[in-house]
Amino acid sequence: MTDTAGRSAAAASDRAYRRMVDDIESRIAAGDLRPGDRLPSERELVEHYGIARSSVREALRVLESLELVRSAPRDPRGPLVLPITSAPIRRSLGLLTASRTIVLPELVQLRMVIDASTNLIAARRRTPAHLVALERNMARMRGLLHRSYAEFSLADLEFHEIIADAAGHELVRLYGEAVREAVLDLIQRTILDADDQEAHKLRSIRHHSAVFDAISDGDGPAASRLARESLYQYYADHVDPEDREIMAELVRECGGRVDG
Amino acid sequence: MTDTAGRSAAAASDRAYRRMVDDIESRIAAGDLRPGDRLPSERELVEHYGIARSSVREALRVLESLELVRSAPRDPRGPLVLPITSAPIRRSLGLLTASRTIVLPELVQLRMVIDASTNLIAARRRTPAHLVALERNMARMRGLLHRSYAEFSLADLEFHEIIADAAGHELVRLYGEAVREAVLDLIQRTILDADDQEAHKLRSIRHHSAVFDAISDGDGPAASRLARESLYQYYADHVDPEDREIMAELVRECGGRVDG
DNA sequence: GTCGGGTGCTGGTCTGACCAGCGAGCGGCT
DNA sequence: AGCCGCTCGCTGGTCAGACCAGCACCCGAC
Repeated sequence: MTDTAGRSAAAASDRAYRRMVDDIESRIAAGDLRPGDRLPSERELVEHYGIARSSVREALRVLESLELVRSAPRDPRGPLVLPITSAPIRRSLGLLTASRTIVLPELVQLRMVIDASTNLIAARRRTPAHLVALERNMARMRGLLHRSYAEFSLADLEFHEIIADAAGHELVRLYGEAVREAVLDLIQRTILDADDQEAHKLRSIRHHSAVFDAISDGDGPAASRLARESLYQYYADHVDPEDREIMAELVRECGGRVDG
Repeated sequence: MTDTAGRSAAAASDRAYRRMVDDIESRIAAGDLRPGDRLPSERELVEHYGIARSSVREALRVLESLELVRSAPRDPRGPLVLPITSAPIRRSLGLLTASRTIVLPELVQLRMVIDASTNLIAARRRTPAHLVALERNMARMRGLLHRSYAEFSLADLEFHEIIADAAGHELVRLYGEAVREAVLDLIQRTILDADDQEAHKLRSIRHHSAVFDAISDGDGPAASRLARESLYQYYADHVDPEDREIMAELVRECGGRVDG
């Protein structure tokens, strides 16, 4: 009886757990299930889908790995439907960089164009509140100048997050987060020279200040150019000539200057 | 006995299946496990990790959803380690667009900068073979002019894939694929007017021809500009004025013109 | 009225079973 | 001796049932 059900289900729609994953996934995509909603408990899902609890659990593990839901032990309300975030994208990207499928020049080049357009858009859309947040972040970074590079980098990332927030551009934000995070990962694993780090920090602070001015003035093109120029300055020495020339072209493309 | 082991394991590293997922994941990231390698069979993994088969299976389902491994029924060689691809990123992005978390203007704006830089890089790196492939694709698209829009779009996508290939930039290729695919999804669901479609097709062909010339000449900036200009032409009418102005700025940023 | 314990729910884990299907090895038949 | 066919053992897929820890509720005792 149950066997027959299992067989035919497998035949009809591949794996048993797949049926449930696909169903939940499409219901989330369709907006039928919204963040904050609750799925039925595992034992209720067993009844609903007519599959065994182990299959339900496999489905839940998959949905969890996609960051679509989260189960909490002993929560009578059932698995929670999560807001869709960049987390799975960042995770995949992290794997790509960790496995050296993606290397520094590619990351930096992509970051040049993404950061640039983020700045461009943020210059149009930023509110006074964003400017305040940026100023506060800059003050914080000045205070962290002599702390660890990791700590400083975190604040650096935050600066860009605020800009991404100001741009109000969800997709660019997600991609930007992922790329910046990956760049940082790679840099921290490869560039360790203490003097370099100090120079990086100082340049970061100067750069952020310039970007702030441009965004504050509503000068998008300038903010965009600054992003490309400074990324060139930071990383040009760490890539081979071929990639360096591409980076230079990306700078020139928007009217920027490459002075080494 | 086994209970104690299970408990302590859970306490030591959260979920039992997590231990296995993290281990396999890091071994793939480290290059310890390479594409084409085989994992031990489920029952061997049970012994190796000291967890129950159900937990092993949960771990395998997660690893499968990340496209890191694939299990085949009745395969005595065990789960296959896959090459790392963009598939999970595209899947996540597809969900973001399907759930309307990401909307057309954002996609198009991101595509403008990604396609542009792809073209820029491809103009430097393309080989004669790429040019041949592009010409062949253009011929095919001319032949598809009066076929379905879906069919035409597929060839359109292929044109960009060839360019991404020529750019030899894996990350840009992945992101570009994901974004272009998502744009197409959205467009096919929203823009249905037959005359529009015909106009789109003709413009696509003209545009591809111009891009081909630029890439063939090695004129990266021109190829980049063309990408932004044509995306503006295609989609400017389908977004609100605010987003249209941002698109216009993205075009002007690289010296392009907005006349449409 | 308050406090205590039972009771029932949750998710997390384990065990043991069965199925279909493939392949290897062994036995019987020619 | 050589070939054919069956059986057995392996695989992954699925299911059923059990136990645990911990939380929350309810009900009864004080």
